[in-house]
Amino acid sequence: MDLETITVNQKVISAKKLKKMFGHLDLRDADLICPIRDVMATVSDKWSTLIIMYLGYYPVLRFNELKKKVYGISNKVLSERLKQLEGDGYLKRTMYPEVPIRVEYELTDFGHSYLQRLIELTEWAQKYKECVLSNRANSQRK
Amino acid sequence: MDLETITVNQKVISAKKLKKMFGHLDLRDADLICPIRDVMATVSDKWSTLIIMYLGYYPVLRFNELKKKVYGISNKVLSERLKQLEGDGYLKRTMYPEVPIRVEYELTDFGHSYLQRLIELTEWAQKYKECVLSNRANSQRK
DNA sequence: CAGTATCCCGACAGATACTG
DNA sequence: CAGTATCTGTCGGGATACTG
Repeated sequence: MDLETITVNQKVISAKKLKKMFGHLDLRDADLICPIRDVMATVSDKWSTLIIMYLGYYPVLRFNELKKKVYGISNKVLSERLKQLEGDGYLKRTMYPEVPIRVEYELTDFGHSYLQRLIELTEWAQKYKECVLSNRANSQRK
Repeated sequence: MDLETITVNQKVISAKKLKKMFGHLDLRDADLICPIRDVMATVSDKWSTLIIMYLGYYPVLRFNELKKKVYGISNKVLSERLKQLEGDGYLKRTMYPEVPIRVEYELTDFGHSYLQRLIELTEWAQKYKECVLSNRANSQRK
């Protein structure tokens, strides 16, 4: 299994960062952590992730284009996610009052900022997916 | 709003990375993306995230210690998440057949590897949470 | 074209009680 | 102590039909 080497030092660094972020993690309520959870909730959803990635790939997409790209998503969910993502500032919605109406979606700079984090995470996941899937298979055989 | 500057060049780089990761994203089925989704599904869950962070902070925790730290989690869900995380290789479970029985959980090196990504993401989220929350508040007033 | 409005269903979380 | 077992409710997603 081809793991990046994790040194004792790196573990200490992680612990320190956690401490710095949350103070003492001994807290009874997760309210200190929850704002971050709130932020991530919108954006870590499986459909939102795909929407953001497609908009990172194609700079501008219309509603029905997105619906085709994000294969399997329903009208309702696509509409909901787009509203949330727009509301949180990840993307911009532009409406052209033509007939028939045309609406275009694109990432804001903030959306692009998140996209970069998302890509980092996806690169990590892709690097280790075989590792995880074989672990999983082994553990299920027992 | 205090955003990191996103250059046109960075947007192009993101698009290229996406292209490299997934080939042409025009695919009808998301199967190419789904293995990564599978990987992330276990680990991006709200409870799993907290479990991993607590185990990054406290090197070793027992079942009931975790249950206190991860405030609000039920026996059932904690037990399920621990099994999944162990099965995927993020943490190690050690049982001491004493009376009463003692079981200890700790992150594997792989778990620490993921923890680092998680911390990066959390740092990002913390940096921009005011931004997101004010965006959200503004958009809801309309 | 770009969405709403409904209805329906199943997965999954929470609570509680129990056990090796 | 470290978990199962069970039941129950809800919440969110899918499908479909409709509208400005």
